[in-house]
Amino acid sequence: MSTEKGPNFLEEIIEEDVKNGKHGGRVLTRFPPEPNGYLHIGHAKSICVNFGLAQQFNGKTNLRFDDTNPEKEETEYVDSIKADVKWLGFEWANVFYASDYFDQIYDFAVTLINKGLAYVDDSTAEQIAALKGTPTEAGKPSPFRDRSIAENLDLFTRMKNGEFKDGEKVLRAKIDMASPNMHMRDPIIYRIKHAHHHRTGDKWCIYPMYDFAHGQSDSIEKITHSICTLEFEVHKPLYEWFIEQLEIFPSKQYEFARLNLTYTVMSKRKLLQLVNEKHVSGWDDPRMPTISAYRRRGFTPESIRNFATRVGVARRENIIDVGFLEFCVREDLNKRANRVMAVLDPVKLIITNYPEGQTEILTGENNPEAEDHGGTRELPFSRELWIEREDFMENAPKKFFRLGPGLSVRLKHAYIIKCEDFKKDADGNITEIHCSYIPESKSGSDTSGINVKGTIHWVSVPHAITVEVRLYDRLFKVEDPSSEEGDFKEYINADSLQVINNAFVEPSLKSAKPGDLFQFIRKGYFCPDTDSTTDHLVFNRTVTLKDTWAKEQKKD
RNA sequence: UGACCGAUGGUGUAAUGGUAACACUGCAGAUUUUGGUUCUGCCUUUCAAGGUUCGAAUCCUUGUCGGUCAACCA
Repeated sequence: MSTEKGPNFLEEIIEEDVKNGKHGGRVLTRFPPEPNGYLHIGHAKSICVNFGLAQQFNGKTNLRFDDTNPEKEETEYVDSIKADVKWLGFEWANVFYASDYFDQIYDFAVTLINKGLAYVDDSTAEQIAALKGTPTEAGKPSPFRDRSIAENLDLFTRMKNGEFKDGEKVLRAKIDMASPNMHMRDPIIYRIKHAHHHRTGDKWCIYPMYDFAHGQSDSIEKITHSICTLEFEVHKPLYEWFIEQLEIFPSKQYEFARLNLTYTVMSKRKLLQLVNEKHVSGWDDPRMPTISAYRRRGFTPESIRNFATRVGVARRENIIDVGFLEFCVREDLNKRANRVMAVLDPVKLIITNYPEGQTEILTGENNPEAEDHGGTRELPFSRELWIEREDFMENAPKKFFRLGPGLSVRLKHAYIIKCEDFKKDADGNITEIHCSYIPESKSGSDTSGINVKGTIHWVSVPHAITVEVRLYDRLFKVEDPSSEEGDFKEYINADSLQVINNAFVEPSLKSAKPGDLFQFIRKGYFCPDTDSTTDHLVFNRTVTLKDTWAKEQKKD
């Protein structure tokens, strides 16, 4: 049986359209973010869907900024969105802005008025809401619904000319106040906003609503497949109504279920709250589900693209286990991250039979998983080493393959050692571990004939570099914070960030810089943070290694 | 007490009227100078009831459950 998955429903639709020669077989999609925040992993999926589908069918994709609400939008966001899309590895055919089309959209509105299909309403927001009815109750017509075309034309022109204050008038499409679809009950299509727009400046004081800008922009660009998330499904009849009445290019809208991830929140509003209320350090705090945060945390674009592809596209609600994202990043990093040694919780180990003051240079393979094993690096070794505190137990259980009185382990890339003694302070904390080493057991030229179960990592005390390490855990304590009782912020995980100020890493890391990817052997994948300076390196833990030992211990 | 959409293992996604499969997770084992990786095996699935059919996850009916919709947001 084939391991290939069948096509998803969007691929089926497009394949059918191409086969039937619709639009001459042309495929043009678009990714249409509003520049009012940073992109998150849900957008990454949407980007992969839109750009990916176009690539599959020899089509193209536009990046279009849906900038019809000047009060919320900023150039800063435009720049970050472009950077994120590029980082993910996609190239847009064109960058457009809904604001590029304000003149055309204005003309569309005039066309509608001339056809008797739009009117200026002087009602307040409250009055309009009151007459709108409810999902189970029909709405009632506005007293301004039957204004003459001439009057509407005059009023709309004056709206445009700035003769009215914000909220004083709106332009509404004249459709059906009794429609079971609330969006068809004479939707507002233009509102007055005397606001500065990040691109059009003060040229306009009226701005089209989403429903009168998005589909129109699609149509102007001759988008063939306008793909969005499920919550826009109820807008579709309106989308089509405008295209029909305006007799413009028939773009078609298709919807898929948005991505949800466990242990995080995905709405821009909630993410903004986390930033504003300082629960995180910013949009790119490595605990955030934003693309910029994942980048900073050491995720690769390949792993995110792979993730987006593998979760699939469908129309049912879903919540993906964040463990699956972690699997995707580990899978990629396993092949490309160089292995290095870092001790995060150090305790001193002294090799009693190793000459004082002696240093020897050992060779370490960089990545056993890479094609050429990633080359090698030099590792200084000496009498005093830092090892992980958890790699020693005074009373070791039988399956503990590490150090303890009388136990032997191999020091990675170095020698086999045997624990002879240890020292404790008054509180019972281990302060020093004394071992002897076996000179014939040197890695690569071992003639000792001794086999040990465990291998541990280490850093030579005189050669160690002191660094800061930031360990991240899930931002929330519950799988789906949004579906819990009360405020989602009550479920924030207080221990989502653990900072280690005095970790030791091997000297080869001296010139590490943001963008480099490492595996700290036995500890996880790490990358230099953008806060790093030449004197002070800061590492982010991208993701832990799979840890079956920790799991085993939890069981007991 | 509306309209629309959806329902396949723990989580996702396939199977397009013809043997319910793939990945992740979980469990067991092998390999391993990372308790990593790799490899092997195992567990677990069609919301319910009717109907159509030689045959239904798929089509029809009804029900149940879930989602979306009442911003001058997108």
